[in-house]
Amino acid sequence: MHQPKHLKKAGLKATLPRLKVLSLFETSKERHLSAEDVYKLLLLSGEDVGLATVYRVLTQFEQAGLLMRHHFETGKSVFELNKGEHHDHIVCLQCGRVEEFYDAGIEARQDAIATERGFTIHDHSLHIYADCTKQPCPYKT
Amino acid sequence: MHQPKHLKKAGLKATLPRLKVLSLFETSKERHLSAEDVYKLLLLSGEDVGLATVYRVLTQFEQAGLLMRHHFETGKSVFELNKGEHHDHIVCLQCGRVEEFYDAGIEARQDAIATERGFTIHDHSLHIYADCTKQPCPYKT
DNA sequence: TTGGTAATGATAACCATTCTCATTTGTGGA
DNA sequence: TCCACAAATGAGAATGGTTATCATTACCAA
Repeated sequence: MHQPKHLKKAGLKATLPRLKVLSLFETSKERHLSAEDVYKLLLLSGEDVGLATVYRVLTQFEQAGLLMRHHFETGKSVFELNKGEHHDHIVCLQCGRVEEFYDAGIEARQDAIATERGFTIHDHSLHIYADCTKQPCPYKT
Repeated sequence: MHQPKHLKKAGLKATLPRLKVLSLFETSKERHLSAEDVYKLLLLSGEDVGLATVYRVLTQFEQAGLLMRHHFETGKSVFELNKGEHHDHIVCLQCGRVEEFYDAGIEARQDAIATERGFTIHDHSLHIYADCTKQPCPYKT
């Protein structure tokens, strides 16, 4: 449990709710969690954290660079631990499962396109929405 | 004014609100409009259309293939006329201006990535968020 | 330990969007 | 052309995710 250092380094007090949220992301099987996911998982494991605090902490972690926020078409923000290495996402429309990928060619083309047009890239998001074909979809709605 | 045919072809009654909304997209200087944009523009031009109707009509037009819906990080859906040809977007973080681009290489890589992983692509969204560098930003917030 | 600032939690407020339902409108058939 | 009826509309309530408010509580440096 060396998390307090991570928080200190990010300029955040090492409070209980923050430690719990960070720990959840580090131990959860599912990398991608919404605010409500985090809230419910904490309640399930007996931790008593307010929903408002969950939202605040997630936003703070995003600003501190500990988490990354994604806007999928599901209508809610999804967060994941920031591994430092950029990647894009492919989202299953049947079960909401998220896979990650990285393609150097796509990255390079984006930089070229922005530069050609006189823009300085801050960020980008590439989401592929698709259906699983090989694997039967586990959570078919 | 041959719009009624477009609506009929799409299986939609040629009602006044629908004609007004379609006409707005065909004449507006700004291709990309949110539901609220549409609502306010109609009010300004003296047309009396309910907000709920605007939302309904936009969704119907999207399903009929007349409009395309985009989810930018602004938190609200944005619509544009469907020109038939796919393209992606680069969004200026200073003024919210949207430019369109298409890159065959990026498209091809996406198809390949999805296929490799056993997915069938439904759709994708690629948004580049950036700052104008050359052109001074006209609407600097 | 303690003071003071920052964080928390319950709840209200917010905003985009959707739903409800009584009223109005478009349209195909008489 | 007129009529009848299903479909569409509009006003406002309801919803869902997220943020703001504010009194209470918890961290932490001295």
